[in-house]
Amino acid sequence: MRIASGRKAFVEPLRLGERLKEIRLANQWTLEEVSQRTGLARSTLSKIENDQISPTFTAVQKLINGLAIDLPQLLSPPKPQTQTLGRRDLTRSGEGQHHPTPTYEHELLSCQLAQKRMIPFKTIVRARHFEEFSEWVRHDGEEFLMVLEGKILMYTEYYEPLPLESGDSIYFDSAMGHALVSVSEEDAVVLSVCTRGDTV
Amino acid sequence: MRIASGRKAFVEPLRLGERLKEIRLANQWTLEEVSQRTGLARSTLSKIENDQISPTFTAVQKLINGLAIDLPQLLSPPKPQTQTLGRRDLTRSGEGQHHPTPTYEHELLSCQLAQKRMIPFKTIVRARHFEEFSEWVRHDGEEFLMVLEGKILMYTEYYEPLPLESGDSIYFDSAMGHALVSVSEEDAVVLSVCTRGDTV
DNA sequence: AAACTCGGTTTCCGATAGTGAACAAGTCAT
DNA sequence: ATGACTTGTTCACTATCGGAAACCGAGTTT
Repeated sequence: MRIASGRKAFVEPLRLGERLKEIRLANQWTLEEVSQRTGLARSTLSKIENDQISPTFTAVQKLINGLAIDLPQLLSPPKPQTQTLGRRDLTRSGEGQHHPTPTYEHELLSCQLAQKRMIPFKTIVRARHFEEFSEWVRHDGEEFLMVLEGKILMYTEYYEPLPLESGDSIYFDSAMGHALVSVSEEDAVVLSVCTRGDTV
Repeated sequence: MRIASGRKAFVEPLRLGERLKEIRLANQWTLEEVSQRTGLARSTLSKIENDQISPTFTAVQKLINGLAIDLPQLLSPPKPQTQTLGRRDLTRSGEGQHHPTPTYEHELLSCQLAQKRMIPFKTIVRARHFEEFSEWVRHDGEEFLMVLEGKILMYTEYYEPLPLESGDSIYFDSAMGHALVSVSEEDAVVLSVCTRGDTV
């Protein structure tokens, strides 16, 4: 047993063979037909279906091409279109997950809900001078931001510094470098909501 | 037996290595860090990124687990890096587009920016009793909501009414029927951010 | 400038995925 | 029944994937 140094990274089952067989049978295809369509050998297909081997990614591509299915379809195991309807995740004021840094103190909101498309968090802006940032903050996706308390100066990569105060809001492409500094007596507080950077 | 000549099954590119590298660099991870997270060897990662090998599906799983990304994100092809970089849309307090109704008074924020993935708006909750709503409010997608001023009672289709006050926030599936009423002296004010209901 | 670090690539080799051929188990037709 | 055909599994072999370690700049440090 080779040790993979510390970290776990367990590979759960995710029985893709089973799923593949389902699809094949649902379409009343034989292994031979699937072989024709995908270019993979009958034997290989058999082994994949019985979870005897873990297919190469190119093999997976041949499968999704040849069978005209898409990944989600191949992965969604028992087809649970049940939907996570009616989920919700409450965060009382101040009770989010705190992540302090020298310049910002982030408080992640609604962090119990795993699969979500937006990431909301509240930030106390500790920074007082632009120079405190070693480099731009940037991340894929879009960001909406509203100042809840105090006044800030928003520095961005492409624009002049922009003064914002309580109630002002801004929507921007968060791949553009940005950085906030407080300019009021007290530290400013802002609410941000970011998109997850995936699906375009 | 339809197609009898699919033998070749052209292996189209779908440069996953490239995409993976993008993701890694975007997060400023080194190969070593990714190795720790995924349990894959540095060398293996390097080869995958340079399209020297086609990773096993288990390897792909380790990647998506370890990096907390999902398949679509990994596959979404060459990334539209062009992007409308550096867009932004400022809304000064109170200067959004107002849409009054008997129960709510919505103020759309950042409405100059057309193509965006989130819709932020501020709402003054005029309703005082649940009975004022003829039916549930519901819409595709997800919604994040934070109470800015006052106290409200949030009625939902599947849960007990939930009292929320200034600073509290909640994230929920907005397909679940919902309705807000003010229970404080003054009308309550809430900030909402919805996802656009398209991309699943 | 040698000595060290750090991030990435390349090398070598054991482990395993993918293939064609052989095999076992039906099914069908005579 | 017997032989011809089909379908899925197993075998033997080769191609290639995955990992440890060596290797290579590019900085830093001494």
